[in-house]
Amino acid sequence: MSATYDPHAVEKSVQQTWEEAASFRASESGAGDKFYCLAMFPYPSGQLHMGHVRCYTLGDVINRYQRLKGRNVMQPMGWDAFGLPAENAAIKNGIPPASWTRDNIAYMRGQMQALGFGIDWSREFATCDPDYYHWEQWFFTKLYEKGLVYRKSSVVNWDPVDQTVLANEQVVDGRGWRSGALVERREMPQWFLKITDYAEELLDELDRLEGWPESVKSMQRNWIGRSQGVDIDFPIPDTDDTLTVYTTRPDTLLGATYVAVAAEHPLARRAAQSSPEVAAFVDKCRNRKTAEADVATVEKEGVPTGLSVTHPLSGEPLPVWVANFVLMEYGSGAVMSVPGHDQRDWEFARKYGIRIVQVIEPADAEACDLDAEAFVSYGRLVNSGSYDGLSSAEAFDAIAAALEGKGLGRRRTNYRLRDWGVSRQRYWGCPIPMIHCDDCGIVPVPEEDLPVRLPTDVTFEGVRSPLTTMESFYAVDCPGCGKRARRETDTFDTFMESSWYYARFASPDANTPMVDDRANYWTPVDHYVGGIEHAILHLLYARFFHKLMRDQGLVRSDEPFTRLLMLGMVLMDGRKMSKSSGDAANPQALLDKYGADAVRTAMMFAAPPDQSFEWSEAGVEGQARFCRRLWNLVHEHLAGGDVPALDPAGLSEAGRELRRKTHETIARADDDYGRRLMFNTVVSAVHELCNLVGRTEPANDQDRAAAREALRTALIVLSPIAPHVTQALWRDLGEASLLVASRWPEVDESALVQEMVELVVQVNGKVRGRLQVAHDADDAAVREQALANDNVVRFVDGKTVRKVITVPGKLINIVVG
RNA sequence: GCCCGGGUGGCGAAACUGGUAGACGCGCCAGACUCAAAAUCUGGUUCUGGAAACAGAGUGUCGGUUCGACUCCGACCCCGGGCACCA
Repeated sequence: MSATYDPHAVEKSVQQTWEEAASFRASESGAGDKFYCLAMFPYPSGQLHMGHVRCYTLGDVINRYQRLKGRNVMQPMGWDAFGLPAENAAIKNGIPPASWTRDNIAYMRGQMQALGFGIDWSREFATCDPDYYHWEQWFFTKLYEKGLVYRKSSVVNWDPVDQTVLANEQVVDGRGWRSGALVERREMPQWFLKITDYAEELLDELDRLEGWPESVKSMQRNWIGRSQGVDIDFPIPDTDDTLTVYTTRPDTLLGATYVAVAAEHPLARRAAQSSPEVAAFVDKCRNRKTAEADVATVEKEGVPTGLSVTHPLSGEPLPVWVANFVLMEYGSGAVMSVPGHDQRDWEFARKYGIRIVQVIEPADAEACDLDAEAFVSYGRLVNSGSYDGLSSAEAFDAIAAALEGKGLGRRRTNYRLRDWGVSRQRYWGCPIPMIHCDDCGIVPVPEEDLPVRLPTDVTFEGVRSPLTTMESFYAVDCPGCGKRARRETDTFDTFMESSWYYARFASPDANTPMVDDRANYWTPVDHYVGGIEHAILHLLYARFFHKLMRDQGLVRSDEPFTRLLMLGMVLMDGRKMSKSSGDAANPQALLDKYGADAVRTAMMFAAPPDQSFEWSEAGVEGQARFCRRLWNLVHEHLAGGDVPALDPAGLSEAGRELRRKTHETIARADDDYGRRLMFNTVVSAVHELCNLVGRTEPANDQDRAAAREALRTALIVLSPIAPHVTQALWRDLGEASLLVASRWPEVDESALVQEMVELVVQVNGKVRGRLQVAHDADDAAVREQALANDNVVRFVDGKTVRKVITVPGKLINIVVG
């Protein structure tokens, strides 16, 4: 290898070496415990952005570290290829989504290869491959047979001009992004998966996911949202019907002064027929996004319907309001309102002059002023007849029992989690394998007719899915009766594809349904790496799918991801990096200028993985400089000739110091890679080690042997992060084996022993001096030495020593007063 | 609005279990090399005062616990992620 460092030549040659040695081809028969290392596959948006570079470098660092630790590692890569952007590109530029996607994949694959990721490319697939979505369709029909799939009406954003359904993202300020038309809420029949059947298991198993960050588990817990409450029936006068609401606070039932229903609720519709005001309000509610954030931040408004219901305990009539903060898709679409003890109800009641009744008083000294705000804590019941004096908890049971006795209530465990709507009125997705027959109703596509292939020779006329007008696609014979029937033209939510791809990587060519037994060797994924933005939806759906596959007998484990690393966002100009970020976000220019090792090292060095940070190019120059320095350091060392076998007894003091640093670095980096997942400090540690090698002038041949050991260590330790330059220098040091096939070095504990340690002396918690003491010096001697220190004397003199606190090996704090 | 994070020099950060705040790097300043520049090397670099020794202040804000707080507790401010059709 040449004397000057040429990153591009080095990287090309080393990548070829890996290719020839098939270094990253994974096999079930490999030596060592299996380790499935997976980074969330990308959407093929066109080119990699810095967020991708971060994610896949982190994944590759884990991959290469685990190899050094002797694991049989599999790191695959694929493409989450269905989705909106391809369709938008097609509409905008007339390029068919399939070819646009294929081109993007080819380009991005090349970029990943240039970055030197140790991926087993033989397992690659894209979710738009019929070989992949075939099994998704097969699985859906199995779930249908099991009763886990159903059809129900649900609300979508409707663009009345383009006559199409919009994603939340495509609604800007209440208007369609393309047409500018005011978006309407519209109900449509859609396919749903019964994720709520698994709510309890999805929640309870979180407690066993020890390798997941607490924050993510907490987000999932809150999302699933288990609560204990009561369904309460409010009889509707002059009918046999009741209006059912769910509440977690039945103790406040006697404080209910009205009930509120959603604009889509049957009672609201009934009222709208006779009241123009109600009709106008219901109509106004149609121009609202479906996103919860919009609903939660909207100004709370409502109108009385003129209807009333009967309070189930007091028998008094309660007015029914239509309110914009009640959602039809949550529970029954109706809530009871207790303005005295719920802040939202309090504000609504204040605004519209509705009665506010106190039924809970504080059980302790807590402040309670219903003229200022609602009292939302638990307490003791008042103004509640026979329930007065009970605690909230006692009243919960007593009132629930009373309602149950009257047949007007039932205790129920409720989940906030809603069933998963998987229908999308779009073209570029996996066709839903269902057929609508006038006579037979819903008929799943028979197994032998799968896959239902998505036609790729399509032209977009306007923005609607071409499938809806493509007779060759939708016109089919009913598999049941043979009569003409209509194929479903909706496609799946793309979260369907990303919910089981990790299992498919284990057996990418399986055509026994879905996956084969190799999935039981590789799954669960040992370490899953991806962006924090996926903390809830993707991970929850994938966990759900894993349990569905388990119950189908396809996998044996309960959870798909053993350990989880959630990456912070890479920001550009303070904003989330996206497909629309400009050139600054494009790693290609950096790659061309500095090479992969500098880009990878700079990315790892910039911040710990879980932290969001603003990307800037500045750090890359510095790490390119470091790669060069490392190169020169090794070559200067080699110019000194061969070194003898290391014998620690022959080291100078500086040599011993270097050797201590070497073994400290091994221990520290091992912990940082394996436990802490702090790769930025690994880079720092290698910098420090190399700085010391450069500063240490060898006094003898043994010192040179220590320098050799330090350099070998630096190369192994850095190799997961900067795999090319370290491999090239490894060979220059005369090592015949590849670094990727090497083993993590052992720490020599005897090298860590330090005879003298520095001790900090504090007076009243402030540093006033430093001592050099023997590492095994006893407390009394250290204390005496500390009190004799000149600067310490200045602060202690004339005062009484009240206390002396010693932290062995660290500090001594003298408390004076 | 709700749930989950974050806030430390000019900048990215480190300080892991309550024990030296600012490791490592970027930038900047000075010096060496050079006709010169780039590159490279050496030294300095939290702020204030001081030639220095050293002193005072300092981890978003305010308060608390402690011999000792970036770290624990309470209240608040600001920024980011998610909120079910972006992926």
